[in-house]
Amino acid sequence: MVRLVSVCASLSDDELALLESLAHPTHFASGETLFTQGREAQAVYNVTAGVVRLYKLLSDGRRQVVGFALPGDFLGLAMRDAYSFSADAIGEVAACAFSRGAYTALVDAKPHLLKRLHEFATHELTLAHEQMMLLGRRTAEEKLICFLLGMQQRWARLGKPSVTVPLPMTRQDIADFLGLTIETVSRTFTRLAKDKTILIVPGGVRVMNPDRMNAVAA
Amino acid sequence: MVRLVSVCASLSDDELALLESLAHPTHFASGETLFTQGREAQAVYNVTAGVVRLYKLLSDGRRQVVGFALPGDFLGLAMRDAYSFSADAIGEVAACAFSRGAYTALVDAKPHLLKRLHEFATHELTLAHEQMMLLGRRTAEEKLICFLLGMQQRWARLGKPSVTVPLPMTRQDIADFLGLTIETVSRTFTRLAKDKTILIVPGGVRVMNPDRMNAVAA
DNA sequence: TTGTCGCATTGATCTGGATCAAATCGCCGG
DNA sequence: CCGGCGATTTGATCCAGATCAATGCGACAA
Repeated sequence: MVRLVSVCASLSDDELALLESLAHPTHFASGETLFTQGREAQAVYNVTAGVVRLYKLLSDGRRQVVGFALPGDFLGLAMRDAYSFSADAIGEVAACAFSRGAYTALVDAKPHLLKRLHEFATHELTLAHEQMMLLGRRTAEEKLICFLLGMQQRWARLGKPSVTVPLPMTRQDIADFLGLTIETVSRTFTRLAKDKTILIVPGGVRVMNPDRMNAVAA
Repeated sequence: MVRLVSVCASLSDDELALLESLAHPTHFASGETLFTQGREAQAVYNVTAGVVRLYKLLSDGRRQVVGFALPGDFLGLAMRDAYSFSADAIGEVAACAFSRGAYTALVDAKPHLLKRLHEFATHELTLAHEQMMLLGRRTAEEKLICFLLGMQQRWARLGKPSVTVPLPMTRQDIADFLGLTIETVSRTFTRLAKDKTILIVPGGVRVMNPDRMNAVAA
């Protein structure tokens, strides 16, 4: 099994062994649903490969993507009894599933682990506050640039530093993450490419002018 | 000292006594700053009376209010070393301060408490996701209505159920929370009042048509 | 009572991003 | 190679909410 990078770095070997004994390795095909908003929460997931789209829907179909989970990310922590958002695979995804029972037992037994999970949750909360700033107060161009820089940093922290940012999600996913329409996302990408700020490549974007981008993200 | 309603309900008497021995009761005048974004995090706070505005600023002065803390709420959890947002008092505020050292020691010693804090943090994260949906995908009228219903519920959970929702914050604060301008907030309030959906009263709003409001919030 | 200082409201106009409407591109299957 | 289908780009127009600009309204001090 792939090491649970984000949560388990500080665990002892026996704790890691216990964790792995409780984890159910699972595979999801492209587009497959891990879980659905409102459904009873049965499991917590740790993504080990691929990208997962996390989103909420309004009754009339409006969608807000609340995040993209990359390898190492934990999903379903915020469950009380029902999932508060839906999650589905963007491309092929591998994840470790922990049943609700196993998860709560583990958390009760291992304060170490709980502490790591809590750190993870508070970090997520900080990111959520950043996203509120972005959604409420930034322009379309700023939103796109912050998104690209954020994804670049996340890939970098996973050991994939590159000026080429992979974007496996659709333009619609990006639009729903940034509170824009697909047309505005497309036009803004085109404008940034004309500026030579970025270069649009298949499956992603190459950062050409990081200084300008960092200045805008400020 | 006022009981730490949100976190301590499930603690034993000796744990509560320990907690109270480490808490520094503090008072803040109207408009006074509890802490500032970017500064080294020295303390965690539990609000015991009054309302606190939590916000982030962009270098050019644009502001996003990320929340309003009511009695019982915990502030500063998401600190690693620096506060990720600023907090200041709306009206008079009383809070219990825990020094960073006392806080981390307490958390290490009392898994019970950590578990409660983690539940609190995951609940905050769920609220943050709701707010992303609101900021990214809802109209001005929907934003205002969701805000009013949300505040009503929060006061109700604190034992103050009422059709009159107190709004101690300014219109500007509400605008910066909802990603709107002060003019749009004001106009939308006026329109809802003309509809007889709400009645604007000094220091707050009276909910006149909860059915319509719940339908919009859907 | 009068001035004045922060809010808050209201009005007129403008505009960034939404909406409506076609192309165009890629990719896969036959 | 061709056809079809979903994703993306591009263009024309619209409009919700922003911006600019007064005006109103307490509360409080002189």
